[in-house]
Amino acid sequence: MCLPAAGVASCFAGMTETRVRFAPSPTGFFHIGSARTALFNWLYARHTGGTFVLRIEDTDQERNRPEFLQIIYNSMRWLGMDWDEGPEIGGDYGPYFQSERGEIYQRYLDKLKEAGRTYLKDGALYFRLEGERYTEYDEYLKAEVEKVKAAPVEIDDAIRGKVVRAESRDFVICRADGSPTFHFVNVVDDIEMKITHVVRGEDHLSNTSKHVELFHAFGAPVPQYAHLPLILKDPQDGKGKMSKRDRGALIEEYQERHFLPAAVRNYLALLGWSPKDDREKMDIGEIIEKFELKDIQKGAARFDEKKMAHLNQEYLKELPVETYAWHARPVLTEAGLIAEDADEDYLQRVLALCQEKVDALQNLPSFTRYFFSEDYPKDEKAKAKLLKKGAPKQRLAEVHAALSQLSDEQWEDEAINQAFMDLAQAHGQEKPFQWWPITRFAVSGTTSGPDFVPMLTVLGRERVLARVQRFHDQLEG
RNA sequence: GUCCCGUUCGUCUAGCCAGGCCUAGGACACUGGGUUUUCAUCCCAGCGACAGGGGUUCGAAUCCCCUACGGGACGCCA
Repeated sequence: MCLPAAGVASCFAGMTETRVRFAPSPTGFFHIGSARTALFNWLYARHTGGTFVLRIEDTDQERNRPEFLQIIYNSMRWLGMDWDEGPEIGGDYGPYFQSERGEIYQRYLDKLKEAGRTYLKDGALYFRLEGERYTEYDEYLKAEVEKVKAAPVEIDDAIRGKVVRAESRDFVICRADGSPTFHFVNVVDDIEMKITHVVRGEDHLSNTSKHVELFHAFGAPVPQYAHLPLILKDPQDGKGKMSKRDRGALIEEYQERHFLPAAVRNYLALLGWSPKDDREKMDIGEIIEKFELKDIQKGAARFDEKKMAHLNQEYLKELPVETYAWHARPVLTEAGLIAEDADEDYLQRVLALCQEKVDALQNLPSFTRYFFSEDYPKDEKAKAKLLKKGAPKQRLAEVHAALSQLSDEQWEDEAINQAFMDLAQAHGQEKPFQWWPITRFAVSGTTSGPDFVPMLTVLGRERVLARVQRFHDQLEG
């Protein structure tokens, strides 16, 4: 694929194909920030027709947990982000676990050693910067530290333009236990895996000068960088960037709450990026087509769960009822409202009525309970209000009498509606509004819900008459 | 403390690079109305921002400088 927006130059044979990577470390749950970073990498790869690599940065033996790996895979797949190279897929630049790339790192370490760019101190191997050395008391480290006047490096960032920054201290590339550190393996892998664009969070921007130093030391081309604005936590949760401990920070949570992955993905794409034309709800093809690194926002963003919920609702509303039912079935089963093999026809008739009224799948059980069970809650407040006026018991008796006239075969919207109209006219009323609310309450336990007459139709004659009768019998007078 | 990045409605953003079309547009949220019962639906309306100061210019949200504020990094974490 070569979209016009990608530019003619990048389409020439021989030009390097775009290769991006998402490189999580399995040290915690998969949170919003990681998902957004993964998504932007994935979008850019798909936009350019390039390759999306998944690489697992598991060099920290202490904190890595295998169960977190599954969460990463699971969350990425849920959001529809497939990787072209990486775990469970393979590829020409493996292995894709840093813990399995020891030999490669050793080779690169040797290069640095031969070039005289390393030295041992306290058992750890340091990378030596080039420049004049001096010693200074460091306010942050609270100690005398050796510093280096290294030449500033220029970082070419697709979002921020040129960023100039100088490193001032040598840094560890190999721990005393022999294991290589993040800065080192990150650069080596990006070189080895021929990564052309590094798209990551802005928290890495200050690290980037270290990385550029390493690329230079290896004589390797520096990738194009794009540092994404951070996602800040809700002020209620404190200050700073959102972390996995914050409310609503975990992708898993939205999965459990039955959000549609396409909606979550759409919202995430809009956090820090916009297509510039006021469009928000877009299918993935449109997002891929319009996605450009240069259109990414510079300033940090705040995660707005309400807006995501709204997008989710929009997605939900326009699903064909068959698809909606496919999503709804497990939710209702989980809530114990329907059996695994529940009748599809009745389910779809119920959902056709409720789909446009319910804001989220997780609220479907409470909204539809009375369609599936006789054990549904009664809204006491609404009940008290209803009973205050009119003659509820009498109204119910009238409704029961009127509806009883209809046979099972006649139990359809039109006939039911006509029965109510006749009832109203018999009492000199133009509309049957005196009978509707109390009947609605009798059959559903609430004064709100889907359209009234169709609701009765779907509930069925037997249920409706029984419930009206039962409520009637409970009333005094 | 040092260095780096940022700053348009409460929130996400358009406009900024190529200054006038901006009495700053959209969306979420909120408020108020309406939708032949109800409603978590739908429609309409309202509320509401260029961080502050200086400069350049006929003209600045847009260019430059300073200040303030916010964020990040400074680990033998990634």
